[in-house]
Amino acid sequence: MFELDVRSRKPIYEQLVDKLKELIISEVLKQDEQLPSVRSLAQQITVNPNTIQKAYRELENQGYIYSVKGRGSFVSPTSPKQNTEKIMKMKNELLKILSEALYLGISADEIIQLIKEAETTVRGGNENDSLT
Amino acid sequence: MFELDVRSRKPIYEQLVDKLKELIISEVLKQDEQLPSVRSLAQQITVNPNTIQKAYRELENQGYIYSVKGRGSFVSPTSPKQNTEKIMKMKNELLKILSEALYLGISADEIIQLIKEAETTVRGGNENDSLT
Amino acid sequence: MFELDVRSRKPIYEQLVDKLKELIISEVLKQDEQLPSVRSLAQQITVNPNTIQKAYRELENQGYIYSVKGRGSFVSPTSPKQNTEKIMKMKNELLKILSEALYLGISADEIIQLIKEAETTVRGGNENDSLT
Amino acid sequence: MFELDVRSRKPIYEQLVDKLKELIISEVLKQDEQLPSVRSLAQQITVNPNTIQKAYRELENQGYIYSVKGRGSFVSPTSPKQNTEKIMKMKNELLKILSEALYLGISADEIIQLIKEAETTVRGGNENDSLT
DNA sequence: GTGGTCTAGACCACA
DNA sequence: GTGGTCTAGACCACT
Repeated sequence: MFELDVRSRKPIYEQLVDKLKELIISEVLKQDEQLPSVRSLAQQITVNPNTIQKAYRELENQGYIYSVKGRGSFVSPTSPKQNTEKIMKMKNELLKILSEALYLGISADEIIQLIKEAETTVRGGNENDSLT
Repeated sequence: MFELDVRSRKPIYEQLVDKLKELIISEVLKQDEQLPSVRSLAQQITVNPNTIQKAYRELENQGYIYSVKGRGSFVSPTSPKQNTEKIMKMKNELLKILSEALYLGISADEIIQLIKEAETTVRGGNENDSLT
Repeated sequence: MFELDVRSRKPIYEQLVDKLKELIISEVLKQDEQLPSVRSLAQQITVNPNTIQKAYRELENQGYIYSVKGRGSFVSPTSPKQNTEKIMKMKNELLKILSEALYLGISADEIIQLIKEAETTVRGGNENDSLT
Repeated sequence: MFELDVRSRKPIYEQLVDKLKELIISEVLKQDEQLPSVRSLAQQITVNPNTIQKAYRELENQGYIYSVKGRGSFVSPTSPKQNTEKIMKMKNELLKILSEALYLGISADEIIQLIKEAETTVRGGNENDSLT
């Protein structure tokens, strides 16, 4: 479930944060659902509990989860506004990389083609969503 | 001209790399044009010369500039040939980031809009200028 | 183990890169094996840690090792896939240097002899060892 | 005649030394023939006279040419031994790069193929040599 | 403890 | 003047 890349330059706790964010955004982890405990998750993916701790704290700071002393950590009620900040970042990053791509001679049409490819990948995983 | 954020988590030299890349891509810095010397730029933005070197070195590795001992650093000519491998890499990277963007809820239309923005950055400075 | 020539015109960090490359190619350093830490190696061969870093960084750029913050530096797994581009580059480089060699009057037979030598270096440590 | 690559990391004076050595070895410049004067050559290839000076001095040190005050520089009588040192270097370099190539999975046969390619290139330029 | 960034200041090679 | 290497020593982020 949690595939971590220890070789990546991105710190493990950040990878965890990203993974968990994805799960929350995609509502695999639903509102107020309990997250695995620090220790159990640490054991499951063989990672230092401190690292999990750090990831959870980060998620709490960013408002994705909340912790209750003695009970555990839970998914926050989703407030769609939280993502605006992330979307802004992503758009900036996109603009940068799109410029690089165009500079390299990749045409707008080719990029649009890639968007279509990406769409099938992303939508493929939850295509029947609207039917539930 | 070079606004650096020393507080940022992104290292100074990386910020420099990004800034300079932009300038090269947008052709503010033209082919074979000389970049500011390591020392002069260091003084201008009050940063250690080693940091500038590191940025220049990185840009050289990425093929954006070339440096000649005793003469200076210059913008690489864009060689439209040979770049097929680079283009392949870029397409893979694009596919990844486009998926992320779609996943975040950015629509294909929005991305196409961003492509148009990027196009004006890359081509805007030289071609259809006279029509405005 | 690491004999450096501080008087050489070749920079220390480059000598290090070459030495380490050899060790990796000859599989003295095996896949995913941890390299000596920047600081320990620096102390061992009495060279500034920054110089070791530079060497490690270069090796990382060339794909021979990978470094993880807080954990250490490790030998990259040889990924037989994906390397087609690298192989293309190498073939071009080979063609260039082989031409130079022939031009200098080194005969094809002599080069083939060198290939055999190189083969024992690369494969010698593990395979037909038991037959001697 | 003298094609210099200002973008190369190899210093211009070294490129000059190599070029002139080639011309001497291939006897395009014959024994005791006069070399172009520092100034005229500098002008011809638009390079700083100091750089030419340095190249000539280097060639004199290596025994390829000799200079006579007030008259100019001349090609030394060829002593074939001079190249042994260079050939040794080349063989070492070859051994290194051949190991890298094998490590990357390029087979000995493929390299031999490349040798043949290189041979046609090198011999092609002066194939009628033996007939003169 | 690990790698990574940065500074200040020195020295070298090259044009 | 240019780029390039190296040192000594500091601080940060991550495990």
